[in-house]
Amino acid sequence: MKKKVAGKKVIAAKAEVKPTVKEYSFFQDVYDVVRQIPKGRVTSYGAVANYLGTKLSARMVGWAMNAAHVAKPKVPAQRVVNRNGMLSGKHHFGTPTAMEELLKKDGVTVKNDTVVDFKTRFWDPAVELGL
DNA sequence: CGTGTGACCGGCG
DNA sequence: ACGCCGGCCACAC
Repeated sequence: MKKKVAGKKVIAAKAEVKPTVKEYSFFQDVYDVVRQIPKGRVTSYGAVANYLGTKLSARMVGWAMNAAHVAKPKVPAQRVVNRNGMLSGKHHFGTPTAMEELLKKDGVTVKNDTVVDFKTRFWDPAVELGL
């Protein structure tokens, strides 16, 4: 029973519990989605953006990820790659191999900075979460 | 309040 | 097949 959301953020409903302050941010939404990514799965910025309703602006998802490093609880940013399955954001990790290592721990094989079987491991929030 | 930037995506030459 | 270009949204200065 998938609800027809007017291209709005479903999870936002949870975060929107407290609209009093601007505690809720686009970043929070991104973090929530990313945190829901199952282990061993990966998704793309565009997919998250699409789920949030801003598919045309996948950039800001990446921007949000930038702050994800200091976000709490820890956000598995390593599970978010570009639509090519390439670890475009690996350079933003502490070490150039940190992202690969984390993915490897998740059981994801990374070859040449690219997720192997990315298509198979792809996890679309808009589908999995039922948009 | 205006400008710049960003871990992207899709289209076009 | 490859490279360049624009768009779009939110946040920081």
